[in-house]
Amino acid sequence: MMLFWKHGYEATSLSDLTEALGVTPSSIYAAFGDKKGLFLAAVDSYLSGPVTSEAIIQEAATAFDASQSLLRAAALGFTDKTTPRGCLLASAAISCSREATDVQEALATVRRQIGRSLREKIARDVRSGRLPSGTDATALAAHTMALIQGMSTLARDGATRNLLLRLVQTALDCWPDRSKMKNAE
Amino acid sequence: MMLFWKHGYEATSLSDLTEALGVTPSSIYAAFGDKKGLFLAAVDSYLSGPVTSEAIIQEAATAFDASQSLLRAAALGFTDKTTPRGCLLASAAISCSREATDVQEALATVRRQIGRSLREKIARDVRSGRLPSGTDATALAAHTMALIQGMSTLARDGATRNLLLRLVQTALDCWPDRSKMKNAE
DNA sequence: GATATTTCATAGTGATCGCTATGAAACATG
DNA sequence: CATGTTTCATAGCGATCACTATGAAATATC
Repeated sequence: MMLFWKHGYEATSLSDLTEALGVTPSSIYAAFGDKKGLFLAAVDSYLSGPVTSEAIIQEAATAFDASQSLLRAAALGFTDKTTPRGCLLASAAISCSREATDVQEALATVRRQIGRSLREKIARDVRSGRLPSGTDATALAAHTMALIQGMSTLARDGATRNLLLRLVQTALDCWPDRSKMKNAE
Repeated sequence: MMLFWKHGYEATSLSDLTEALGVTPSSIYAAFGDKKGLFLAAVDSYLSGPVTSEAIIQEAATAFDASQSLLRAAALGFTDKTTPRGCLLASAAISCSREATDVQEALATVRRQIGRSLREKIARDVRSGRLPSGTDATALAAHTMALIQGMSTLARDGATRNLLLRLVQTALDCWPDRSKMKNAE
């Protein structure tokens, strides 16, 4: 997972993997079928980490809290000293050859699903009156998702954790009814 | 450039390039030295396009206008039907093997430079009083840069131009002194 | 303890990678 | 027209890619 996280799907070779895992190719192919299977298993492992996006969204009291928690978790997770910088989902298969299109699409599906969940969370708050009725839930969710993807690149480019956290604070000011939100904290 | 834009640096093979250009490897190596040289030339061509980020920033009347123009140009450029989706700078070398680290770093340098220019533009407006004195110019610039990178991924994942433009509008609401800004339009 | 089954390392498959040595055609110079 | 220079396609370089056939060791079954 660390190798895929750092170098991406296609740039991580089987010999890199066998060396890191201390096993031989035959073991990998017996267990995972092919390189793609191992990668998808690594992605599952990544998504089953201590903090999952889906859990953050569902457990947050409000849509604003969900977005805030997602962004803060990203700022912290993307600059963790014990893992590669950035986000595996955001960097492992952004561009790839024609042969790896399905892997690319698999990650895109995960990203879209997170965005959909967040949009639903926001839409619910709009329906319940917690957010102004004119709020563009889709755009607001896309804004958070874009920030997360972008923060991954910034982290890879060397941005500090402090900068990302300040960036998050700036971004949260976009939310409608800011004054009410701030009082709620 | 289109190939690198679509598939990235490492996933674009020399045979892809020779086939697309209608030339043979020897011509490429005579003209550009190696694959990296051709890629950097393609990046130069990309950066010398009709709208350059640097020109947008310098020519904008205010920092807010600069950020707005950058984001709108990104929303339009990343969903242009005549070019690959997303941004070459943001997608061509996000993750790569150890051998391509310098290419990755070259793109990171370009990205950081754009961010620096935008930050300076914002800082100037803060000094001149056009923006509130407490404004975190670095975070605000990083916010715009993260959005651009993230919008590239959203565009690649299938986001429509309309959604990206609404996302931009949402993001622009982050800026301090919003009421004044809106009056200025 | 002998046999059947599974596990996995060794070695190597064809294909493709970035890149280049060679030589023929095209051009410029006298 | 002859000669020297440049241009670039053909063919192939070694290295590495994802992947696998083979066989020995380890385990399970009787």
